Amino acid sequence: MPSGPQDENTEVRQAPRARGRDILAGLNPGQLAAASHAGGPLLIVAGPGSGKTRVMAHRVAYLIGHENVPPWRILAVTFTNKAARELKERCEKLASGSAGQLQVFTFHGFCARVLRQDGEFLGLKPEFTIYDVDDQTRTMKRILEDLQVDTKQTTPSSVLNRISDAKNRMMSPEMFAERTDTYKDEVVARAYSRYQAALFNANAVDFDDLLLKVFTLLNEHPDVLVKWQDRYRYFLIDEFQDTNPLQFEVARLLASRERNICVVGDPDQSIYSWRHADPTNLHEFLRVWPDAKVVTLDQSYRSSQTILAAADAVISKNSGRLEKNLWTENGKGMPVALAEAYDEDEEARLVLDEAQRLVEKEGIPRREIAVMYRINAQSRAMEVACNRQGVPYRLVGGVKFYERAEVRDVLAYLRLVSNPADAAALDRIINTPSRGISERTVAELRRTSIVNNLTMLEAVFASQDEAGAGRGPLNMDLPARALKAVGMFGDLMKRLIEQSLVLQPTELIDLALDRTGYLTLLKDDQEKGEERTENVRELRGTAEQFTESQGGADPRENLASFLENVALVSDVDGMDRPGRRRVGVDPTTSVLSPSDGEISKSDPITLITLHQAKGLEFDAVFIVGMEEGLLPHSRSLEDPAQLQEERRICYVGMTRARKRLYLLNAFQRSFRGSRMASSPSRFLAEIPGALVSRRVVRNMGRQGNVLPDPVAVKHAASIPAPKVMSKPKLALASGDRVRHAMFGDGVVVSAREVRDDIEATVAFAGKGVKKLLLSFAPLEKVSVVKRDDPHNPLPEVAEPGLDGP
DNA sequence: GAATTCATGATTTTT
DNA sequence: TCATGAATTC
Repeated sequence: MPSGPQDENTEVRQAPRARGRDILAGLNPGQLAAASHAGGPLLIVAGPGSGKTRVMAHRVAYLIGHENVPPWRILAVTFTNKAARELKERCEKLASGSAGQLQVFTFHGFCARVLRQDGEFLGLKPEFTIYDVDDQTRTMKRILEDLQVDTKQTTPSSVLNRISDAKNRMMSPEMFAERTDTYKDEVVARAYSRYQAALFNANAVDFDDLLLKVFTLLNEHPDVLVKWQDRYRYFLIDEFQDTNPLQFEVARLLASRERNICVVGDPDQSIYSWRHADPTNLHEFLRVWPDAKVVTLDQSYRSSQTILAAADAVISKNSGRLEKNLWTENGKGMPVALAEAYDEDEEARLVLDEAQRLVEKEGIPRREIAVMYRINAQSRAMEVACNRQGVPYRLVGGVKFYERAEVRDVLAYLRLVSNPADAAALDRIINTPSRGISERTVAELRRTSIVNNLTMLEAVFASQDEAGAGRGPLNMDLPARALKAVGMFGDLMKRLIEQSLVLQPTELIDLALDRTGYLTLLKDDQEKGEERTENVRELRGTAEQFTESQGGADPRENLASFLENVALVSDVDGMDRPGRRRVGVDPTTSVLSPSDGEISKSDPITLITLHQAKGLEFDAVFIVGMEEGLLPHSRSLEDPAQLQEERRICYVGMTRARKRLYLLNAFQRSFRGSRMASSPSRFLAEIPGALVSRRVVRNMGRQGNVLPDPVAVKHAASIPAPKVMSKPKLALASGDRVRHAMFGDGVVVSAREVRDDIEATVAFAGKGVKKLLLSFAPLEKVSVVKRDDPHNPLPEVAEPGLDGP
């Protein structure tokens, strides 16, 4: 959710400034040292729950109240809007009166602001648009097609990834082109150059550009750098382990004169390396500012001793760490509960049963209970179980509000009005709702725009000057019918642009919806029409709120800042706001019916990915899917660096818990349609036995539709697992050739007895190595390899497809 | 030019 | 399993 007006517009309350002594009251020695550090570079290494935000807020208050730093001279940078909001609130409480003028931004938000003001040095007009992934992909797809590249082999997103890499290493297209050695890079180099040209023509920047352009601006325009250095004298950077080299450089440039830079981070919580985050930036910080004061906050105020020790046992297996000695005055608490369920459905039931017990017997409110998982797909089993048992939940993530087609469509109209050069927006809506403008017609418009150096919208307007018979000055090759359709679209846009001078964003949305008949189109959609209409209404509501908060400023400025706000705001930001529907990735199974709003608001449990859980805390945390291949994720298994990151992800999850931590794994799991045996995560084995309690539940087996008998579940550990299926008759040994209905032919690598089943590891030709449970996998023995053959051959590939399912 | 069917491939996602 | 995009058909 957009957070409405930011920062400077907030009303300033008048109150006496707190005195230095009061400001620092209640801090522990480390916190005190960090908060009261007067000036110069400062690195704060802050373990989970060590009061990081508290210290930052106190530090700001101290600078204002004790060092007499004017609040508008302090720039605090966070990664998320939510963190920015929280920090701001905390500061305002501590230093009421002046903290309202404190500058708290996200990295991207700050850069957008700089570019709105000074982007013209780089040829950027102030109403520039911020391209998101969808816009980027559209743009890149066109370019690759244009370059005659096969977009199946070289996907737009793979090229964009390489470009993003380059940008985060501060490489321009020219620099990139100089160092290409592979064919792919040659393609990327050419695409990069065209991509930047396309963005420039559209008066647009992507997320990386926001940072890179500011870097370039400050680097190449000394007067601009000085201006911003004059403006800000003190810098704070939150979640420093998540900064990438580009962000680091921007910060370094800004702080290079006054040297008052304070960064806070925890390298053990660096889980965004795939977004170019570079945890070694902490070392880099010390290299750049060797005289930096280093403060380590190692007292945890969050987790119990046991939870802390368990988390530490896991993270300490990582190499090259900056070791911390986390400790707490909290009690020992309960052991970490490990549990193995039969499958993901039973896993979910276990979680919900225990959650219910926590609510009833231990008085923990549901909103203090979170279920965390590595991948979003895991939420499904949890959702189904919640619905079945009537447990209210909120799902964080899923399909994001601003990524929904209908929301983007409406926004695209606004974007095109605000920035008529915005090619991606035009691309999106020129035929939405369909008005008879074909792909071919769009291509012709594009050709014309390139040849005549026009924006797409200008080409649309110009097309109407093409005389009916024969061709006009632009030599456009379009049938009359297409010209007419394009004309209609042009008229619509003309009208919207004209009205944007007097209409506020909300009214503009109304006008656009009215003129395009968009809502009528949505209503025709039987399945999702209602939901989509609701989303559009919600967007309108957001615009209305925003407009009101702007207090009647110039409509076009409001429009631009509304769009910026929307572009830089993610869904997580609205997470803790009541009333926002974020439940229901799957509308057919979710509790989206009218009652849902009520339940969710009352007291839901939280379903969330481990990544998104960073920065949050709960009384009780359940981490589900503690299995090899999930956590650590299978994609990380070969690369030690990635494996270390998986460990950090696990660590982040574990340290979210205050009182109770549950780690669950399932014996088998459905994944992409097929059931597979799963083995417990290696991370589980790393937790000392003294810290855990274990149980294995094999209660429901496959009869998963029935609600569990609570008594049975309670005593499940002591009840022998019921035989759900007959024991496989097939005895397997390594080397046996087998045939599987789906994977085709393969060779048994190993086979072992697992509880009441046999788990076979089979190498399939072309499909890789799979673990299969014999009771589920329809394996057919094809031939038996001689046991005494020392060089047991890998499968001779038999032609697949002899046996359909 | 739009609707339907088919193939494909699928971590995480602060902005 | 299931959502997304291209190919195919109306």
